[in-house]
Amino acid sequence: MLTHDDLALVLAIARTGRMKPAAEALQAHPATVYRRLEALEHRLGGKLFERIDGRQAPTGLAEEIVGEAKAIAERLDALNRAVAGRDARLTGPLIVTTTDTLQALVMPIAAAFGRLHPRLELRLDVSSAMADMRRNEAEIAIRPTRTPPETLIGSRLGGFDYAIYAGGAAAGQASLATLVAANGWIGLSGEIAQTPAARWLDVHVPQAARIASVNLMLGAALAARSGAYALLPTYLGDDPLFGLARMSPPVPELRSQIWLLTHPDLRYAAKVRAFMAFAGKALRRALREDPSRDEP
Amino acid sequence: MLTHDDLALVLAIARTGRMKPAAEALQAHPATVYRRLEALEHRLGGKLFERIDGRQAPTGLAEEIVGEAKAIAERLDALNRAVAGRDARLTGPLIVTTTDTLQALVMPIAAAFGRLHPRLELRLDVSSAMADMRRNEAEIAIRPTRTPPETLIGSRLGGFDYAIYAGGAAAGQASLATLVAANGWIGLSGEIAQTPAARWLDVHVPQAARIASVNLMLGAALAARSGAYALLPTYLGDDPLFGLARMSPPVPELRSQIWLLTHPDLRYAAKVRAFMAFAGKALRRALREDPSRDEP
DNA sequence: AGCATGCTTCGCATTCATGCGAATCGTAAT
DNA sequence: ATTACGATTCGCATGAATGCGAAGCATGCT
Repeated sequence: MLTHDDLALVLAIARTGRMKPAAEALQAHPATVYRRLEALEHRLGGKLFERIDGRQAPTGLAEEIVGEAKAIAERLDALNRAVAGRDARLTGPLIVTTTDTLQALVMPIAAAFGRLHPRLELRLDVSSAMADMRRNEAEIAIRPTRTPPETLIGSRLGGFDYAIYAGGAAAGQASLATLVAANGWIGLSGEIAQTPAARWLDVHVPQAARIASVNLMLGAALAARSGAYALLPTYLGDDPLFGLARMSPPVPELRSQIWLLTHPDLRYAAKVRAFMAFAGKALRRALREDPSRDEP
Repeated sequence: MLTHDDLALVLAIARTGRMKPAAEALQAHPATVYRRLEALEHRLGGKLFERIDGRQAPTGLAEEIVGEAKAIAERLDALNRAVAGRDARLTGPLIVTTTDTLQALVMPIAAAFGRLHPRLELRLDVSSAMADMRRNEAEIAIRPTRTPPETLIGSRLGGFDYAIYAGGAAAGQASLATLVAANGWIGLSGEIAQTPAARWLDVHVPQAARIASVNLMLGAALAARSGAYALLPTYLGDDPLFGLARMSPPVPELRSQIWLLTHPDLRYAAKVRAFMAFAGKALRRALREDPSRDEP
């Protein structure tokens, strides 16, 4: 009755709650998803989802299926990693996920690596939220974080701080109190609203002092160019590209690390090994040469 | 890399060991199986099966996949039963498995049931080996056995014995020794070679006394018509259709039962409930009316 | 009320995987 | 050797599922 790919269908709809994103997850056209769901519901003799204010809400029957489908999908993902972990080829896709802020740093290194291995389809996935590596959405992550998830392994590339920056006419350092009193801050919203940096802002800079919020750190740096204050990672704020000036010393409690990470299952995959070695070395050097870096 | 239906592909080949049967299990053309396997091996970058004296032997990589695929298939089968168990419809396929010997008994009852529920696609699967009900190859089994598997539930329809029969000129009872001395026995081979009845023959009737072996009990009954001796279930041997005569009293140690069985998960499925109730009642009556039956 | 946005359905053209049968190959048996 | 049988590969035609875009619906917003 239920085949293997029916599970994928139900799971995609349940996970996204809407048909269009489910179609994207399945790499199919929305119309196809509608038709497949209709056919499946007809075969099972009952509805699987009901439309409740714009979302596809699973019925009892669907919930039962989704529960199993999740467990099965996890096993399949793990199997896929095990298989990929044995892959000795340097061909095919390799997905590296990183943040917008590290893009500038990573891009040239990735490009050099790509030139070295032309049969590799290197894909850079820039997103604020960490791609779900248990679901094999990426093989490698380059992330600023204090504590990487224990499910991943890798190495620290270097440390960095957060400091307050401003561009345009502003220059020189001042006390935090003075800076905060000055209206004209950039806040953080969206997916980066839950980061330690955003929480620090919540504590120290009142809402009233903010002129705008951005959902990308890079946006905060760009916004700072017009004179506003922004809390930025030093590797970003010190980038000459933006022409910003540090208005404060580093905030000690926000000190963090940049990590190069992968899933343990993928450790011995040729692609992953090659990239980790190459990018690890190059990024470490780049971060050491970076004047903003102040590790011993 | 590996999708859900790749699992089904690899599993089917591993289970059957040959491509043609695997294709049948997948309900596809052999050429399709070859092509799909080739495509998958290319994607994974390694061979999955090697041809060793006519069988497809899994490589290390394939073994890893097969292990997981089996576990996943079990979960999928269980889920399918759970879903089928909720099905309140009296439509679609209902597969009943039984032995060749019970065919004559079951067929008219199944036909009556089918007439009652014309939207049901009743399928009778006659085979000596019990269909694997954990793999959902059948919903209902009607089987002669002393001890049904504990994984199944159901009810006893009645008891029966085995006795020695002969047709044609032969008639009247004689001592076992006399019967055995008479050359001209029918042996049991193939899938029914491991039944208690076959083992009894092995002990009591020497190979030299056998003129033929059959792989269906029904074949033994038919063969007996030409004067040979055959050990048959009483409900079969006493059937006037064959015109056989009992040559011995029942063999006590071969006394057995006829069971009507299903998987616990399917207990509440409308189709299963309906059939179990209908066929249970009808078969019980048929077996009670059967003159060969000698229960209190 | 009117507009706009996103969801859903439908008809039609296309395409990719499949089925089919023939040809080829390998293996085992006589 | 010869034959026969099954496994495997190939080319071609078919068709079922898909993609696409338009049309038809809801729903919320101004």
